[in-house]
Amino acid sequence: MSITPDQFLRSMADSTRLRLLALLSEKRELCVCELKDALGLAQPKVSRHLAVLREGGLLVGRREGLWIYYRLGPDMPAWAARALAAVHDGCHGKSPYREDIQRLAEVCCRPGDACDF
Amino acid sequence: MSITPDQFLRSMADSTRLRLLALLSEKRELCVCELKDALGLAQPKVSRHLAVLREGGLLVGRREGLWIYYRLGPDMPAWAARALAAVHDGCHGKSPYREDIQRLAEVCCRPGDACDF
DNA sequence: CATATATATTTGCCTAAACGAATATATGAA
DNA sequence: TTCATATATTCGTTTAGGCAAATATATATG
Repeated sequence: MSITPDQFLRSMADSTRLRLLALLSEKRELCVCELKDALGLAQPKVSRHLAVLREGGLLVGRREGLWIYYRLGPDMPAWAARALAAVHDGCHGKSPYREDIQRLAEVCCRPGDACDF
Repeated sequence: MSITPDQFLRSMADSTRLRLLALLSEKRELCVCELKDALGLAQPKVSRHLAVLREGGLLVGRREGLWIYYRLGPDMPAWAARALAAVHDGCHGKSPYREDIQRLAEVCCRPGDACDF
């Protein structure tokens, strides 16, 4: 069975998880270290919230060497993807989501990151 | 200021409140006694959850005599209305939302209700 | 006024869930 | 094997929030 609206909303209804989802709604794929640096939060805290989203089917992780890359769950039902996109619109340009995106641009913790300083 | 995505999701992330929103997404306007009968829950419980939704701007109430009619908040930001509609799609036809709608049809507690038994 | 009905709020309790800190696991390199 | 790095999980505590029961408020009617 797929996720229920109830489970879906419970998974999203946390400020840290919302910030994670907002980042992953913009960037397709990010590793844990990028997410933690962008949010400025402790790694265990980020990992635990990622686990909640993963267990709810909102995210999937893909390991590549030491890094684990997260992206939005590809098997989300259409209604859930639409709800997520609508909420993401609601986040756009506002605090703290805007600052998270800015900090993300300054992060370099994996090979592909552009890092000039 | 308008509601934040965080507040919005927190307001929705409860199974009783989701059932209330699902009913009001279909019926435009319902009074508390109809809602409580449709859900089969105690009146104070329904009123408290309605208050949470009202304070979050997701619902507004309109008094008419003894009855208070609730409907979806007309001043909801567009993104919130779209998110709500998407979630409502996710509820459609499923339990317990389907049964709530069925029970609602059998309720008669206000003048306008069609009640033949 | 008194009573009845519809709705709202308060109170005390209890559980779910978030937290920080510590620890564990997994991978890669020396 | 040992060390370093990235990520995950466990543990004990605390807080947020739901619940049932009781009470309060508001409106209509007699």
